[in-house]
Amino acid sequence: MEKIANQLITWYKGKKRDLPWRKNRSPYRVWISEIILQQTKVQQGKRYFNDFIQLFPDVNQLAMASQTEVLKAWEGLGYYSRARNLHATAKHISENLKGVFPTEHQEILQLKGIGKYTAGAIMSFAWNKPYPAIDGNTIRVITRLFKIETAGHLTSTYKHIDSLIREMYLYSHPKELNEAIIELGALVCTPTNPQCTSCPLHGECIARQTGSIGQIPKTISKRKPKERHLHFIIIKGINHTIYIEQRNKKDIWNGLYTPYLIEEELDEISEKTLILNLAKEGIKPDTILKKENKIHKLTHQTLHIHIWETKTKSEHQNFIPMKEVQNYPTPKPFIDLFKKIEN
DNA sequence: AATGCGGGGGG
DNA sequence: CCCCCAGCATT
Repeated sequence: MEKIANQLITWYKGKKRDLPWRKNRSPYRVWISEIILQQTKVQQGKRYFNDFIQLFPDVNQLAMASQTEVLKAWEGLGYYSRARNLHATAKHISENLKGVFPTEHQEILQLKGIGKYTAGAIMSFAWNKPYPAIDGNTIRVITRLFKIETAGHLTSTYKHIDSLIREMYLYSHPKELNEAIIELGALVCTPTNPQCTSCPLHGECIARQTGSIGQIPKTISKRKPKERHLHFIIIKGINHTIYIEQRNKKDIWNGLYTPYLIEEELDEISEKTLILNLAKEGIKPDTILKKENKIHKLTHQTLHIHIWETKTKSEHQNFIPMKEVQNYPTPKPFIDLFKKIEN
Protein backbone atom coordinates (compact mmCIF):
# COMPACT_ATOMS: atom_id res chain seq x y z
CA MET A 1 0.00 0.00 0.00
CA GLU A 2 2.82 2.38 0.84
CA LYS A 3 4.52 1.73 -2.48
CA ILE A 4 1.30 2.20 -4.41
CA ALA A 5 0.52 5.46 -2.63
CA ASN A 6 4.02 6.84 -3.19
CA GLN A 7 4.11 5.95 -6.87
CA LEU A 8 0.69 7.44 -7.43
CA ILE A 9 1.58 10.72 -5.75
CA THR A 10 4.89 11.05 -7.56
CA TRP A 11 3.19 10.41 -10.88
CA TYR A 12 0.44 12.90 -10.07
CA LYS A 13 2.82 15.69 -9.16
CA GLY A 14 4.55 15.32 -12.51
CA LYS A 15 1.62 14.72 -14.84
CA LYS A 16 -1.44 16.43 -13.43
CA ARG A 17 -3.38 18.73 -15.73
CA ASP A 18 -3.64 22.43 -15.14
CA LEU A 19 -7.39 22.71 -14.58
CA PRO A 20 -9.22 25.91 -13.55
CA TRP A 21 -10.83 24.46 -10.40
CA ARG A 22 -7.47 23.27 -9.11
CA LYS A 23 -6.10 26.80 -8.85
CA ASN A 24 -7.96 27.81 -5.73
CA ARG A 25 -9.51 24.97 -3.74
CA SER A 26 -12.15 26.94 -1.84
CA PRO A 27 -15.16 24.86 -0.81
CA TYR A 28 -17.36 26.90 -3.13
CA ARG A 29 -15.16 26.27 -6.15
CA VAL A 30 -14.76 22.58 -5.32
CA TRP A 31 -18.50 22.24 -4.88
CA ILE A 32 -19.41 23.99 -8.16
CA SER A 33 -16.79 22.11 -10.18
CA GLU A 34 -17.76 18.72 -8.76
CA ILE A 35 -21.44 19.22 -9.55
CA ILE A 36 -20.61 20.35 -13.09
CA LEU A 37 -18.32 17.36 -13.60
CA GLN A 38 -20.90 14.76 -12.57
CA GLN A 39 -21.45 12.61 -15.67
CA THR A 40 -19.63 15.29 -17.66
CA LYS A 41 -16.23 15.27 -19.31
CA VAL A 42 -13.53 17.72 -18.25
CA GLN A 43 -13.32 19.19 -21.72
CA GLN A 44 -16.97 20.24 -21.67
CA GLY A 45 -17.02 21.11 -17.97
CA LYS A 46 -14.21 23.69 -18.25
CA ARG A 47 -16.23 26.18 -20.27
CA TYR A 48 -19.21 25.98 -17.96
CA PHE A 49 -17.11 26.27 -14.81
CA ASN A 50 -15.37 29.48 -15.87
CA ASP A 51 -18.60 31.12 -17.02
CA PHE A 52 -20.47 29.99 -13.92
CA ILE A 53 -17.86 31.35 -11.48
CA GLN A 54 -17.78 34.60 -13.41
CA LEU A 55 -21.56 34.90 -13.20
CA PHE A 56 -21.89 33.73 -9.57
CA PRO A 57 -18.57 34.42 -7.78
CA ASP A 58 -19.74 33.25 -4.36
CA VAL A 59 -22.52 31.36 -2.63
CA ASN A 60 -24.49 34.50 -1.74
CA GLN A 61 -24.57 35.74 -5.33
CA LEU A 62 -25.71 32.32 -6.47
CA ALA A 63 -28.42 32.37 -3.82
CA MET A 64 -29.68 35.75 -4.96
CA ALA A 65 -29.99 34.76 -8.61
CA SER A 66 -33.30 33.58 -10.06
CA GLN A 67 -33.77 29.94 -11.00
CA THR A 68 -34.08 30.98 -14.63
CA GLU A 69 -30.68 32.71 -14.50
CA VAL A 70 -29.06 29.63 -12.96
CA LEU A 71 -30.64 27.28 -15.50
CA LYS A 72 -29.56 29.62 -18.29
CA ALA A 73 -25.95 29.24 -17.12
CA TRP A 74 -26.50 25.46 -17.18
CA GLU A 75 -28.16 25.46 -20.61
CA GLY A 76 -26.80 22.69 -22.86
CA LEU A 77 -25.01 20.87 -20.05
CA GLY A 78 -27.80 18.43 -19.26
CA TYR A 79 -29.06 16.80 -16.06
CA TYR A 80 -30.73 20.03 -15.04
CA SER A 81 -31.66 18.82 -11.55
CA ARG A 82 -28.00 19.50 -10.78
CA ALA A 83 -28.57 23.22 -11.39
CA ARG A 84 -31.85 23.30 -9.45
CA ASN A 85 -30.28 21.52 -6.47
CA LEU A 86 -27.20 23.75 -6.64
CA HIS A 87 -29.42 26.81 -6.44
CA ALA A 88 -31.53 25.40 -3.59
CA THR A 89 -28.41 24.53 -1.59
CA ALA A 90 -26.91 27.99 -2.18
CA LYS A 91 -30.09 29.56 -0.80
CA HIS A 92 -30.01 27.25 2.20
CA ILE A 93 -26.38 28.10 2.98
CA SER A 94 -26.94 31.81 2.45
CA GLU A 95 -30.15 32.04 4.46
CA ASN A 96 -29.62 29.48 7.24
CA LEU A 97 -25.85 29.05 7.57
CA LYS A 98 -24.74 32.68 7.27
CA GLY A 99 -23.21 31.98 3.90
CA VAL A 100 -20.61 29.61 5.36
CA PHE A 101 -20.15 26.23 3.71
CA PRO A 102 -20.53 23.39 6.28
CA THR A 103 -17.36 21.62 7.38
CA GLU A 104 -18.64 18.31 8.75
CA HIS A 105 -18.97 15.31 6.44
CA GLN A 106 -22.44 14.49 7.75
CA GLU A 107 -23.69 18.05 7.21
CA ILE A 108 -22.31 18.20 3.69
CA LEU A 109 -23.86 14.85 2.81
CA GLN A 110 -27.29 16.21 3.69
CA LEU A 111 -27.15 19.09 1.22
CA LYS A 112 -29.33 18.74 -1.88
CA GLY A 113 -27.48 17.40 -4.87
CA ILE A 114 -24.51 16.20 -2.84
CA GLY A 115 -24.02 12.47 -2.48
CA LYS A 116 -21.19 10.28 -1.26
CA TYR A 117 -18.80 11.07 -4.06
CA THR A 118 -19.18 14.85 -3.94
CA ALA A 119 -19.11 14.96 -0.13
CA GLY A 120 -15.84 13.02 -0.16
CA ALA A 121 -14.45 15.26 -2.90
CA ILE A 122 -15.24 18.43 -0.95
CA MET A 123 -13.87 17.04 2.33
CA SER A 124 -10.62 15.93 0.71
CA PHE A 125 -10.00 18.51 -2.01
CA ALA A 126 -10.92 21.54 0.08
CA TRP A 127 -9.64 20.42 3.49
CA ASN A 128 -7.48 17.36 2.97
CA LYS A 129 -9.74 15.26 5.20
CA PRO A 130 -9.58 11.45 4.88
CA TYR A 131 -12.78 10.70 2.98
CA PRO A 132 -12.61 8.69 -0.26
CA ALA A 133 -14.09 10.25 -3.41
CA ILE A 134 -15.28 7.24 -5.35
CA ASP A 135 -16.38 8.00 -8.89
CA GLY A 136 -16.22 6.07 -12.15
CA ASN A 137 -12.47 6.66 -12.42
CA THR A 138 -11.77 5.49 -8.88
CA ILE A 139 -13.85 2.35 -9.38
CA ARG A 140 -11.98 1.52 -12.57
CA VAL A 141 -8.50 2.15 -11.16
CA ILE A 142 -9.01 0.30 -7.89
CA THR A 143 -10.93 -2.70 -9.26
CA ARG A 144 -8.20 -3.25 -11.86
CA LEU A 145 -5.34 -2.66 -9.45
CA PHE A 146 -6.63 -5.31 -7.03
CA LYS A 147 -8.49 -7.40 -9.60
CA ILE A 148 -11.88 -6.95 -7.96
CA GLU A 149 -14.25 -8.94 -10.11
CA THR A 150 -17.61 -8.05 -8.60
CA ALA A 151 -19.72 -5.57 -10.58
CA GLY A 152 -18.67 -1.96 -10.13
CA HIS A 153 -22.05 -0.57 -9.08
CA LEU A 154 -22.66 -2.98 -6.17
CA THR A 155 -22.64 -1.71 -2.58
CA SER A 156 -20.25 -4.49 -1.59
CA THR A 157 -17.77 -3.41 -4.27
CA TYR A 158 -18.08 0.18 -3.12
CA LYS A 159 -17.27 -0.75 0.48
CA HIS A 160 -14.31 -2.83 -0.65
CA ILE A 161 -12.88 0.09 -2.63
CA ASP A 162 -13.58 2.48 0.23
CA SER A 163 -11.61 0.42 2.73
CA LEU A 164 -8.65 -0.07 0.39
CA ILE A 165 -8.36 3.68 -0.18
CA ARG A 166 -8.59 4.40 3.54
CA GLU A 167 -5.59 2.11 4.05
CA MET A 168 -3.57 4.26 1.68
CA TYR A 169 -4.26 7.38 3.75
CA LEU A 170 -1.73 6.01 6.24
CA TYR A 171 0.94 6.83 3.66
CA SER A 172 -0.33 9.93 1.83
CA HIS A 173 -2.37 13.12 1.97
CA PRO A 174 -6.03 12.30 1.23
CA LYS A 175 -6.31 15.32 -1.07
CA GLU A 176 -3.42 14.27 -3.28
CA LEU A 177 -4.26 10.60 -3.21
CA ASN A 178 -7.89 11.11 -4.22
CA GLU A 179 -6.92 13.53 -6.95
CA ALA A 180 -4.18 11.20 -8.18
CA ILE A 181 -6.46 8.16 -8.46
CA ILE A 182 -9.08 10.11 -10.41
CA GLU A 183 -6.46 11.71 -12.64
CA LEU A 184 -4.93 8.31 -13.36
CA GLY A 185 -8.36 7.00 -14.34
CA ALA A 186 -8.90 9.93 -16.68
CA LEU A 187 -5.46 9.94 -18.34
CA VAL A 188 -4.00 6.43 -18.15
CA CYS A 189 -6.37 3.81 -16.76
CA THR A 190 -9.08 4.65 -19.30
CA PRO A 191 -12.15 2.49 -20.02
CA THR A 192 -10.83 1.38 -23.41
CA ASN A 193 -7.20 1.23 -24.55
CA PRO A 194 -5.63 1.96 -21.15
CA GLN A 195 -2.01 3.12 -21.38
CA CYS A 196 -0.59 0.39 -19.14
CA THR A 197 2.97 0.82 -20.40
CA SER A 198 3.12 4.35 -19.01
CA CYS A 199 1.21 3.55 -15.80
CA PRO A 200 2.99 4.24 -12.50
CA LEU A 201 1.26 1.17 -11.05
CA HIS A 202 2.30 -1.07 -13.94
CA GLY A 203 4.16 -3.41 -11.62
CA GLU A 204 1.45 -3.62 -8.96
CA CYS A 205 -1.68 -3.97 -11.10
CA ILE A 206 -3.06 -7.48 -10.77
CA ALA A 207 -5.54 -7.14 -13.62
CA ARG A 208 -2.70 -6.25 -15.96
CA GLN A 209 -0.55 -9.12 -14.72
CA THR A 210 -3.37 -11.58 -15.33
CA GLY A 211 -4.45 -10.07 -18.65
CA SER A 212 -7.92 -9.21 -17.40
CA ILE A 213 -7.90 -5.43 -17.80
CA GLY A 214 -10.57 -5.69 -20.49
CA GLN A 215 -13.02 -7.53 -18.21
CA ILE A 216 -12.68 -5.20 -15.22
CA PRO A 217 -14.66 -3.44 -13.96
CA LYS A 218 -17.68 -5.54 -14.86
CA THR A 219 -20.48 -3.46 -16.34
CA ILE A 220 -24.14 -4.17 -16.81
CA SER A 221 -26.00 -4.01 -20.09
CA LYS A 222 -28.65 -1.37 -20.46
CA ARG A 223 -32.11 -1.33 -21.93
CA LYS A 224 -32.95 0.15 -25.25
CA PRO A 225 -34.23 3.73 -25.32
CA LYS A 226 -37.91 4.60 -25.34
CA GLU A 227 -39.23 6.31 -28.47
CA ARG A 228 -41.17 9.56 -28.04
CA HIS A 229 -42.84 11.82 -30.56
CA LEU A 230 -42.85 15.49 -29.66
CA HIS A 231 -44.64 18.08 -31.78
CA PHE A 232 -43.60 21.63 -30.99
CA ILE A 233 -45.43 24.64 -32.43
CA ILE A 234 -43.67 27.97 -32.65
CA ILE A 235 -46.52 30.41 -32.13
CA LYS A 236 -45.88 34.03 -32.99
CA GLY A 237 -48.33 36.47 -31.46
CA ILE A 238 -49.12 40.11 -32.00
CA ASN A 239 -46.51 42.84 -31.37
CA HIS A 240 -43.48 40.60 -31.96
CA THR A 241 -44.23 38.11 -29.24
CA ILE A 242 -43.76 34.35 -29.02
CA TYR A 243 -45.36 31.60 -26.95
CA ILE A 244 -43.14 29.69 -24.53
CA GLU A 245 -43.98 27.27 -21.74
CA GLN A 246 -41.97 26.06 -18.77
CA ARG A 247 -41.61 22.32 -18.21
CA ASN A 248 -42.65 21.41 -14.70
CA LYS A 249 -43.32 17.69 -14.69
CA LYS A 250 -41.13 14.89 -13.41
CA ASP A 251 -39.71 14.41 -16.85
CA ILE A 252 -36.80 15.49 -19.00
CA TRP A 253 -35.78 19.14 -19.09
CA ASN A 254 -37.64 20.10 -15.91
CA GLY A 255 -37.51 23.88 -15.43
CA LEU A 256 -36.55 24.69 -19.01
CA TYR A 257 -38.67 26.56 -21.56
CA THR A 258 -39.86 25.28 -24.93
CA PRO A 259 -42.36 26.25 -27.61
CA TYR A 260 -45.91 24.89 -27.30
CA LEU A 261 -45.80 21.09 -27.06
CA ILE A 262 -48.13 18.27 -28.02
CA GLU A 263 -46.90 14.75 -27.35
CA GLU A 264 -48.41 11.91 -29.34
CA GLU A 265 -47.87 8.18 -29.64
CA LEU A 266 -47.51 8.56 -33.38
CA ASP A 267 -44.99 10.13 -35.66
CA GLU A 268 -47.74 11.80 -37.66
CA ILE A 269 -50.16 14.37 -36.34
CA SER A 270 -53.03 15.97 -38.24
CA GLU A 271 -53.49 19.69 -38.56
CA LYS A 272 -56.90 19.18 -37.00
CA THR A 273 -55.30 17.78 -33.84
CA LEU A 274 -52.98 20.74 -33.67
CA ILE A 275 -55.88 23.18 -33.98
CA LEU A 276 -57.95 21.35 -31.37
CA ASN A 277 -55.11 21.42 -28.86
CA LEU A 278 -54.44 25.10 -29.42
CA ALA A 279 -58.14 25.81 -28.97
CA LYS A 280 -57.90 24.47 -25.41
CA GLU A 281 -55.56 27.37 -24.65
CA GLY A 282 -57.86 29.82 -26.39
CA ILE A 283 -55.50 30.20 -29.31
CA LYS A 284 -56.86 30.38 -32.84
CA PRO A 285 -53.94 29.89 -35.25
CA ASP A 286 -53.47 31.08 -38.82
CA THR A 287 -52.08 28.58 -41.29
CA ILE A 288 -49.84 26.02 -39.60
CA LEU A 289 -46.65 25.28 -41.47
CA LYS A 290 -44.39 22.27 -41.05
CA LYS A 291 -40.88 23.52 -40.42
CA GLU A 292 -38.43 20.80 -39.49
CA ASN A 293 -38.07 17.23 -38.19
CA LYS A 294 -35.12 16.02 -36.19
CA ILE A 295 -34.06 13.19 -33.93
CA HIS A 296 -32.52 14.00 -30.56
CA LYS A 297 -31.02 11.12 -28.62
CA LEU A 298 -30.81 10.98 -24.84
CA THR A 299 -29.42 8.07 -22.87
CA HIS A 300 -32.83 6.49 -22.22
CA GLN A 301 -34.99 8.10 -24.86
CA THR A 302 -34.98 8.74 -28.58
CA LEU A 303 -36.92 11.91 -29.29
CA HIS A 304 -38.57 12.42 -32.66
CA ILE A 305 -38.96 16.16 -32.72
CA HIS A 306 -41.37 17.80 -35.13
CA ILE A 307 -41.37 21.56 -35.37
CA TRP A 308 -44.32 23.54 -36.72
CA GLU A 309 -44.86 27.25 -37.01
CA THR A 310 -47.89 29.51 -36.97
CA LYS A 311 -49.14 32.98 -36.16
CA THR A 312 -52.12 34.11 -34.14
CA LYS A 313 -53.91 37.23 -33.04
CA SER A 314 -55.14 35.51 -29.87
CA GLU A 315 -53.84 36.57 -26.48
CA HIS A 316 -52.34 34.32 -23.81
CA GLN A 317 -50.22 34.90 -20.72
CA ASN A 318 -47.41 32.76 -22.13
CA PHE A 319 -46.53 35.21 -24.86
CA ILE A 320 -43.26 37.03 -24.27
CA PRO A 321 -41.44 39.63 -26.41
CA MET A 322 -39.29 37.87 -29.03
CA LYS A 323 -36.31 39.97 -27.96
CA GLU A 324 -36.43 38.35 -24.50
CA VAL A 325 -36.52 34.72 -25.59
CA GLN A 326 -32.72 34.52 -25.40
CA ASN A 327 -32.94 35.00 -21.62
CA TYR A 328 -34.88 31.79 -21.15
CA PRO A 329 -33.04 28.47 -20.69
CA THR A 330 -34.08 25.92 -23.29
CA PRO A 331 -33.16 22.30 -24.12
CA LYS A 332 -30.37 21.62 -26.60
CA PRO A 333 -32.61 21.10 -29.63
CA PHE A 334 -33.94 24.67 -29.30
CA ILE A 335 -30.84 26.66 -28.39
CA ASP A 336 -30.07 27.69 -31.97
CA LEU A 337 -33.72 28.23 -32.72
CA PHE A 338 -34.16 30.58 -29.76
CA LYS A 339 -31.07 32.51 -30.83
CA LYS A 340 -32.46 33.04 -34.32
CA ILE A 341 -35.86 34.19 -33.12
CA GLU A 342 -34.52 37.38 -31.57
CA ASN A 343 -33.25 38.53 -34.97
C1' DA B 1 -31.15 -2.54 -5.92
C1' DA B 2 -33.18 -0.37 -9.92
C1' DT B 3 -34.60 3.57 -12.56
C1' DG B 4 -34.62 8.21 -14.69
C1' DC B 5 -32.19 12.21 -15.68
C1' DG B 6 -28.64 15.15 -21.11
C1' DG B 7 -25.41 15.72 -23.95
C1' DG B 8 -20.98 15.00 -26.08
C1' DG B 9 -16.84 12.80 -27.88
C1' DG B 10 -14.19 8.75 -29.18
C1' DG B 11 -13.62 4.19 -31.18
C1' DC C 1 -23.63 2.44 -33.62
C1' DC C 2 -21.86 1.74 -28.99
C1' DC C 3 -19.58 3.22 -24.85
C1' DC C 4 -19.64 5.96 -20.78
C1' DC C 5 -18.37 10.03 -18.56
C1' DA C 6 -15.24 13.84 -11.60
C1' DG C 7 -23.43 10.90 -9.75
C1' DC C 8 -27.73 11.89 -7.43
C1' DA C 9 -32.61 11.48 -5.97
C1' DT C 10 -36.32 8.67 -5.77
C1' DT C 11 -38.67 4.48 -5.38
